[in-house]
Order: sequence, then C-alpha cells, then structure tokens
Amino acid sequence: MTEQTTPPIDPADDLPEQMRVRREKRDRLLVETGDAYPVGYPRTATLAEIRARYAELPTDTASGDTAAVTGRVIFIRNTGKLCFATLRDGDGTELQAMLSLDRVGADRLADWKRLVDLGDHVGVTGEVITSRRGELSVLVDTWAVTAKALRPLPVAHKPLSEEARVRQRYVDLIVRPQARQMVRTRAAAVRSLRDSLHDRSFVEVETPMLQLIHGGAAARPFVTHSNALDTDLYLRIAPELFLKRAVVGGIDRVFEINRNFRNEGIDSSHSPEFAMLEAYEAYGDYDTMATLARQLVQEAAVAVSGSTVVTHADGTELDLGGEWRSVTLFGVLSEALGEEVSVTTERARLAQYAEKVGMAVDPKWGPGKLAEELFEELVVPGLREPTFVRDYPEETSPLTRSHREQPGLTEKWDLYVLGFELGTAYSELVDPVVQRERLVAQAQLAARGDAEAMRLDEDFLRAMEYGMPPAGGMGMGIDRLLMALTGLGIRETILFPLVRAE
RNA sequence: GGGCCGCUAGCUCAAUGGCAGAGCUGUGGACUUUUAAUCCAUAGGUUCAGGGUUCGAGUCCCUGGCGGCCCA
Repeated sequence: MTEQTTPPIDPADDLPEQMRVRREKRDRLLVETGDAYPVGYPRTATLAEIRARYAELPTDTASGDTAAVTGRVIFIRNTGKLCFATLRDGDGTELQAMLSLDRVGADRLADWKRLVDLGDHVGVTGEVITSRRGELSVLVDTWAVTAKALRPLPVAHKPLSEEARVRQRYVDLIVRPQARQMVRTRAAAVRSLRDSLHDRSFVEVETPMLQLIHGGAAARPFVTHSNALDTDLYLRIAPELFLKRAVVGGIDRVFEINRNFRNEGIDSSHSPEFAMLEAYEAYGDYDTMATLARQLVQEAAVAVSGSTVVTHADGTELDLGGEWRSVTLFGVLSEALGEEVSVTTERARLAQYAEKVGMAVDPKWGPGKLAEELFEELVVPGLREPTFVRDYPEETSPLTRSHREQPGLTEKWDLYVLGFELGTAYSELVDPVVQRERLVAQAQLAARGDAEAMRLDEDFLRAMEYGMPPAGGMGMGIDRLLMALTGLGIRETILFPLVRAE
C-alpha cells in the first residue's frame, strides 16, 4: 500500500556515506558552477594526440602550447598548493593534469579538492608541460567537471570478484585494462574473419533468428511467441538450413556471423547465446573447409597479436601456425584404447571399453554415438594443439555426406584446440532423397520425446529438391575462437554474458 | 539434477559460540612535483534473507536466494 499524502522519502537519505557525499558534491556543482553534466567541453586534442605530439618533450619543460583535453579521473593526489590527477580516455590513453595555486587561484584549487572525485569526467585547459619527474602533463588554467560520478570506483589494485566483473562489466572495463583489451581483441578477430572471407569472395548474409522450425543442429531451443501470427517461434539454434537455401539459390560462397541460442547448461565454456560463423562453399568439401578454417584462425591470430603464436593470459604460448595435425576419429580412438576399433566395431565391445574407464552409457546410444563419447572422454582433453578429427559415423551426422570411400562414415571434421571444439565442417549432403530419409528419422526421434531432435523442415527439403550444388560447409564458434586466442573463459570473451537476476 | 565451498563496510578480505575488525576508499587537517604519495585525526555495518538452538550466533542447525568448483 502506498501512502499518497506524505512525500516519498528522499532516496539519498538511505545511501551509504560515500554516495551521499558525491550527491552533495553534484548539488554543489549545480549551484556553484552551474552544471555537473555540461553538454560538452571545448576539447582541442585527445589524450593520445597530446601524447603523440609531445612524446619527445624533455623532463621539466614547458612547451608553450595550450591544449584542452578531457578524460575520466582515475588517479588523484592532492597536496597543499599543487594537485595531480591522471585522466584516462576511452582508448585507454592516460595523461596527467597538474593544478597549481599560482595558475588556477586559491578558490578554484579549493573547488578541485572539494568537488572532484576519482571516477569523475573532467575537462582541463592549460599548457602542455612535463613535470620534474618527466610526466607529460597539462598545467591547468581552467577546468570543469563534465560528468560527476555518484558511485565510487572499486579499489584499483585489488581484483574485482569474478561475479562483480561479469555483472558490472562497465566497472570492470573502467578498472581493468585486460577487460578493455578483450573488447578490442574480439572486434579485431571478428573483423579479421569478415575480411578473410570477403577476400575469398564469400558473401555475408543474415538469416532468420526467429524460426518456425528449428534445425541445423542438435540442441534444445528457446521458445518465444509471435502475437501477430499467434504461433510459437524458436530462436535459432543454427543458421545452417537457411544458408543452404541461399546456396541452392546461387549464393555460391556465403557466410553469416551471428548469434545462436541454445537452451542448455551455462558453464565456463557454454553460454546460452553464442556467436557463430557458418560458411558454405559450392564445389568445396571438408578438405577445402579445413584449409579455410585454418587460414581464418591463423589470420585472426595475426590480426589480434601480430603472430600465429599467441600468448595467453597465463603467459603460455599456443602455436597456431603451419599445417595442423589431422587424424581420424577411429584412428585416434584406437590409439587411446590401445586396440583397433572402427565404425564396424560392435556396440557391446565399445560398451566394455566405456565400462572399463568408468563412463556412464546411455542405452539409447548406438555404436557410433558410443564411439564419439569414448573419444570425448579419452582423447579430447589432450587435444591442446589445433587438431582436425575426421570421418565421423553416419549415425551421429544426419546432415553430412557419406564418406566417398569408407562406408558407414561421413565426411565431417571437428576442430579441437585447448581441449575444446572450435569448429566443425562437412562435405554437405545434397541428395534430397537421402536428406529426407535422414530428417524423417530425426523427426521420429523427436516424436519419441528427444527434445534435441529436429522437426521435419519441409521447406528446406523443397529447396534441396531444386538442387544444391556439391558444397563444403563450416562452422566456428566466435567465443571459442577468442578463448583459443586469449586462453580466457567464455564469460571473459563475451562483453555482457547472461547472468541470473540479482 | 547431485555433491562441496562461499556470501561480513563503497572495494578486497579478517574475526575459538563471548565488545564486528584491517587495508584501500571516504571525510577533516598538513604538504608546490605526486606516480598504489606520505603524515595526523575520523566516519562508515539489516554480517545475503527468513526461521531455529543458546544466557549469548557473523560463527551451530533448517529453509530459501545468489555465486564458484566438481560430477551427471
């Protein structure tokens, strides 16, 4: 129940002291200087421009030039008659401002000490000089608060808790250079992917996020609702079926970089929304896609770090250069088991291996799925260097062309690095009759309650019946790529990852 | 879904069942060359929420919330 007659309690009354103090400073700025949030500041140079222009200015020298600069106060040291502040620009460049009694006068010096806090945005105008310690500085004549911060910054030299970093990324970005760097690293990597694909005549398209039927992968979808159509829609789990429609229509080299949504677990390597590159190339196959994937990653590494050898946050190096190791699924699994297994190995024997290593076996798994599970358990954690794992069983890859030489296998590879899957590619299945058979089988699984199985997409099958050229298709996780390039967890690579409500 | 660990000042963290603390931050003061400045003084708490045991609970028990790790 709301009491209408009494005025609401001033929320400021209930604030922690430090926020109350900052609000009072804001009020004083409004009253005494007219504004705490002016429309701008007559800036003549960015901090980076000043740093570049006066890089050679010797210690304890006055340049004779006046500049007006802006930045967030990230460091402040006030003494009796001389104050120092470090300003930082959005690009991370820092520059010192110095306020001396003889330049700004007693009143404005007192104002500075009284009203300016760590975290405020300010503009300062004065001569560009170097301090006695050689620090490039603006010796201030006039200054203004351009945006008063009402919340204190966290302690600069203690790491924020993991949770605070993710929930308040804006604070993380202010206090942690690596967080700012990740934003730019990610942008550089994504830009590199686009440039590399454009260089190879791939056309970028955007296909539906909202789909009537979700398909192209095995995953549980998010469901939403269209009021206009009065029908449920799915957030896409993959763009695959639309990109193939585009190839049918003659977009021979096509790609999309966009988000997929999977209504599944959230942990250090899984986000419910994740960015993905998918590319299709008419008259390509899984070999041309392997070359493409390798070049995309190597060019992204160079774009991000200048070398195909990337250095991770913990200091370890990862060499992404050269040709990459290429193995077959059953070859590398046989190696791990110490005995030869193949796609024709009976399920019972594979189940024995699973039991031996203490793996839980789902009775619904066929021999192909069982082999893949064994591979994931025994082999994947050790795949640190980039490795193509080729030739998966037909059983688990319904949208993949059968192997041109080996019955029961498909022309599919998964690319592993640092023990996780970075990408996957197929020689695409383009026979519409076989495609329909396999999709019908999947739909029957769905009817038995397998939420991950695909429903039958008749429009996709109709498109295929018009004839899709032979093609290679490839998918790569963008967040995973950033993990490979930086060695960080997925929540660090995503600027604003989904978190539970506070 | 299961198990374990955590949640205390703005931030990072202490505190045998017995007065809820430190550093940084803040506030007041000193200091015209600081670089995580220094010195003096000082403020700041619904200990995640609710319930229970107890003379007494941040601490023990129960329920819930949020987070992390491991497992499925």
